[in-house]
Amino acid sequence: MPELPEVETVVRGLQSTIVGESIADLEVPWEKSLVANDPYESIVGKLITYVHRRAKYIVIQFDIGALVVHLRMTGKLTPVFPEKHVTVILHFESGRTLYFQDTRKFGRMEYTDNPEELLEHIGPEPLSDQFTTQVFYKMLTGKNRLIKPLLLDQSFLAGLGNIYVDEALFQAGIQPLSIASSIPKERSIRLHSAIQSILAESIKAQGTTVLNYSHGDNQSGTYQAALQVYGRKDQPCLVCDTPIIKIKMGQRGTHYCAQCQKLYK
DNA sequence: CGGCCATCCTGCACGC
DNA sequence: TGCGTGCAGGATGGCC
Repeated sequence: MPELPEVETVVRGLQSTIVGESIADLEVPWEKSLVANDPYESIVGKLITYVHRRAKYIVIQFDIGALVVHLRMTGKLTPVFPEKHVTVILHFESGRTLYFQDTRKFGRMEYTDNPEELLEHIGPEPLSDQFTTQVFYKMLTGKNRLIKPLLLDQSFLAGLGNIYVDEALFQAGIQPLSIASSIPKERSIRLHSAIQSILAESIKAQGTTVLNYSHGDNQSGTYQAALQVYGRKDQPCLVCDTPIIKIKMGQRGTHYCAQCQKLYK
């Protein structure tokens, strides 16, 4: 499941492979994966000028307009022909090809003239200079919401998904069922620090590989080796040996150590 | 406002 | 072996 570090890894790969390419042709084997008023007219003939990431979105910027891509759970962008589940194909003038492969077909590519407008509802980037401990504490105060769903809310904070939220809350010693506004300042600083260090470390490791997720050309990230609670149901906590608990919050599997993580109500 | 549920999809791990 | 069931989940939209 690509979260911020996995998407960042994909974007870095694309920056060195598709910038400067022009789109010669387009195929859409799965219509719902490409959102555009007139796909062929919007995309074919465009030049890719740069690629960047915003939250979990990949923005493929054209000379005019952009393709905004969300991989959701199983989406991949690959130059290598995948046998199955190809949803969109971009053919370049160079003769090379980029395949959007997406097993569960939740991922989307959307053409837009104005990508900033499309993404304006997204919250701050957790690795930006603007996201300070002070700013984060202010964001939490007054939020009468459970901390886990709040951190998953992309309009609150960009880029975190189910895995890294569980990891960050463990590292900060906060139970996922805690109320955001009840978290003391000292703990919010730990949470801020946990979010930043986990994301930075995972980017260094080129992300986490779980289930069938891989990026680029069949490579895999290695951050899964560093996971402390995610996927460790009933296994001993790495700090205190208490078995890790797994509950459901919303529809998300949620892992935590009831001993190490404090509940703020 | 906030929490919960269904929706979209397929593959895989179960139990019988 | 094979079939049915449940689970995995990001974002959105509807409901209470």
